[in-house]
Amino acid sequence: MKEKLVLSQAFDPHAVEEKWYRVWEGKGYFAPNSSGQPFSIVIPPPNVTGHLHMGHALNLTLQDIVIRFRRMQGYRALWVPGTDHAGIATQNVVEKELAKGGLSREELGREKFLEKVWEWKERYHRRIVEQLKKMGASCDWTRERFTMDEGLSKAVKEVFVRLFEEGLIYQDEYIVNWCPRCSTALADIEVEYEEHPSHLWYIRYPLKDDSHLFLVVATTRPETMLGDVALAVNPNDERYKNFIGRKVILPLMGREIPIIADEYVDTDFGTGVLKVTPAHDPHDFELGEKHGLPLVRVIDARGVMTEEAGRFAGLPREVARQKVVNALQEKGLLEKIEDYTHSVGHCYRCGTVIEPLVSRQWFVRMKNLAEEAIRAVQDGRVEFIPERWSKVYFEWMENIRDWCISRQIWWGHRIPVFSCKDCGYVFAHRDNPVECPRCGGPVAQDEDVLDTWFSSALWPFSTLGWPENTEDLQTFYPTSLLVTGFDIIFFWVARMIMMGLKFMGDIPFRKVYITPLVRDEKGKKMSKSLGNTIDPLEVIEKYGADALRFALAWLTVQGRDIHLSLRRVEAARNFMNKLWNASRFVLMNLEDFELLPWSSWDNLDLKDRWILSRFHRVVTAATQELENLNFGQYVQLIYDFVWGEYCDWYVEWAKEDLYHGDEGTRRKTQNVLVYVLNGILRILHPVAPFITEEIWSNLPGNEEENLIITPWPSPMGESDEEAERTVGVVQEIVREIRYLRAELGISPAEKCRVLLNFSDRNLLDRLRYNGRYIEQLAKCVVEEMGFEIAKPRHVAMGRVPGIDVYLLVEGLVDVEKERERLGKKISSVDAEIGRIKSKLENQDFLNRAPQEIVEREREHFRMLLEEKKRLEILRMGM
RNA sequence: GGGCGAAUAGCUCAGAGGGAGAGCACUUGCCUUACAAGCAAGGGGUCAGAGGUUCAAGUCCUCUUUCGCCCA
Repeated sequence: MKEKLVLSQAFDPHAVEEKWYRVWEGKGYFAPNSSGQPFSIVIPPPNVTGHLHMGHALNLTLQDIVIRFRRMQGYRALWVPGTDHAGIATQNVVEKELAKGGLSREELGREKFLEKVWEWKERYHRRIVEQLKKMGASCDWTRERFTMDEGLSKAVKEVFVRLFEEGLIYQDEYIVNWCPRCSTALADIEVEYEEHPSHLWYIRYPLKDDSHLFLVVATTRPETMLGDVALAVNPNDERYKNFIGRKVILPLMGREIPIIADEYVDTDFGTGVLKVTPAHDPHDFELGEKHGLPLVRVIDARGVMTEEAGRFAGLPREVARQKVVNALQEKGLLEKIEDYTHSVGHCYRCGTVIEPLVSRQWFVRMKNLAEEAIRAVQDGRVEFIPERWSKVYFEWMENIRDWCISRQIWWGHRIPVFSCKDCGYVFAHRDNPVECPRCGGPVAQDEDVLDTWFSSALWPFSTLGWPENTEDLQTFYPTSLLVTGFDIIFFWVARMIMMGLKFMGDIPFRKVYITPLVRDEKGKKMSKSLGNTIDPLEVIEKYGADALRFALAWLTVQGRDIHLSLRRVEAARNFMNKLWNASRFVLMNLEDFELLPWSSWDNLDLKDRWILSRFHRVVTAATQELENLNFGQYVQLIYDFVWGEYCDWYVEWAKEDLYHGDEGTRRKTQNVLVYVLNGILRILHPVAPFITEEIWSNLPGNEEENLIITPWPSPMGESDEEAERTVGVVQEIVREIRYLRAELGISPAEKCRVLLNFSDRNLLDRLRYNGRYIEQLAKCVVEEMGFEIAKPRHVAMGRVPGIDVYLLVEGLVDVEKERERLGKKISSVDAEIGRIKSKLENQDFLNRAPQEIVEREREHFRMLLEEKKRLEILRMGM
């Protein structure tokens, strides 16, 4: 027979990826076309100026698997894409770029600067979208959104104004986390803490009424002592009881400050005396409010000492620290310095050390919003997967603090609050009012912009058209699933739930799948500074998008971080190649193919019934795993089936029919091959869309259609346990013969001769006419299969349960080696017998274990005894 | 200080009450007309330690050790 090369010998991902993405998008397959139940996902919007990293790759893969699965199942599946303006991050990037030309944003001015940022946004937006498409993400691009586009801006204003008018947004002078580099306030969760080796400085504060007496305070931030307004001790601390109410002289400044008492003070920390600096420490700020203490600001917004710092004014905070320490030392007021490691807050965007500063900011009252959102998770309306993340959510929500939403930057949604220059009236407004609604005077808008996460919080409904009551909103809200990382449960997930409940009156999504973190193969977090990042685009370049997706999904098991290595991607790539070649084999043998309807498949033989039965089981299991979002198990199932069953056994067996079978047999086997391959492609499509679509397009009958919209298979036949059991025995025999051949060093090219001696008549009946399956895969001729047949003289002997395997050998048998091999088998059977025997002798086991377990063990025991007896006879007969 | 997670083959990881598994790596033999990115065979484990529950424990409970993460 002449073979026709339809596909190239090795799978080349680049040849097909771009092609098929264009076809899918061009034909509008990503839009929710079906009339089935809605199923929707909104993408966690990547930063518009960001680039694709492994976290995105994983996240996109999982979402795409689910959306493609649901689409094939007939759901009206919608995946809404979009990007985030990422206020501080984007502004920082553009500022850095300007700095290269020696320009600052202030020099450029707000308007010009924003023009520049929009230019950047346009350029990088294209890049990130390209990258999402490279992953194969089947998002509906006709619905793409951006957090600062017109519609979403409208939604932001609407939400702000409503919250403002309800009194849920307020402005206050408060201590906030300030990034001196970004020169903006940050929310509490935007600060990242890191352990830093530093010191504890012990400073003496002389008493006013007895300058020979000191109170000693241990501090990690000596420079802030310039702004101290009190010392505090615990009222229960016997050491300091007598000092409460007295005064000390603040060193270097000469100010008198009181000694106050508060239970907050930790008697075990340092000396048990706390210096109180309300302007520069959040806890001190609260203490100050409680005790009516003044604010003395000694550090400004740039991190430079203020006039209040006296002779230290104008020094950067780091320099001031050293100078203050030196000055204290000179005056003999520095008692000692100890090494001390403590955690220091850093800006999550630029890494600069955070300076707690008092300033006027906008806040959202969170308590009531949070209560409703807590209930939504408690009563299961929103489900976290894995479940334990709901604990993290509750923990934070139950201790929630008001959300600082104003940022002193330019890139973002400008706060829609206006104040009248004449009468001072402050109001929120949806448009751009020119005059004061009270007095008609000129108005000015607040200079600040909103926290980026304020707009992200509205994402699930703003992207669907809110505040308009659009068809999309009605159809697809609440969304079905959110797939995101645990690091933004607070930033994003919690806030979406609160805002969704508040403004839609319903949860934003039913399930939240928390993805694992992608680490390197040693378990280290991937980071640029460690240089251990793996760039998904490079991986795609080298191995293909399908391989990357497959590897990521393969490793995704609930509740564990992913350790990604290129070895795993390589294994995935190899699997793609395996599938490719199996398909090639099938296609090469379809020259005279004719599709037969199911009903006419009346001449199925053992191997056909087996593979169909196995396939239907796999479909059922794979469907189940996908429903439960068990991505790793789903992938593993298909991997094992395709490689370990379809390729290793069925395709090999099919060759005989294809090469030597009569027309009917050949046609029947072609049909089974195609049917199962077809099904494999369907259940594999969600994780490996490109290669499956490519192969699919080459299968007969699929010229017009595309796999992406082909229905998900449902098991058509019953499982055939008889066929599965029989093939199981055949496989055992084949493995035993292969083992003997390898042990005896018989060349793979050489056909050997085999006799099978059954000690079980039923087994013999089942296998009697199925010798060819053994012959084909064990490269042998089965000369006889019988019950209690006589053992010829020159044979190597093997045994599988119920069957002696005699392998005829040329010349003499190495008796010693044979005995040794059989001895090995006997001792392993013996060990097993011992284990089961002790079980069966245990009265408690017999009485308490379920009957079927006991019966199974008994049966197993009988079988093992028989095997042992048989093996010993064989050994003695040598 | 509080909480969460992990510990199974040399490496990366599945398995969640009844016969220790996969991929990679390793050893041996094969370019067998789909595939050397492959085929066949093999070696390799006190399932971190201790105690408990159970007829039965990688699997459930407690404690210990080590590692990682989150919060204060």
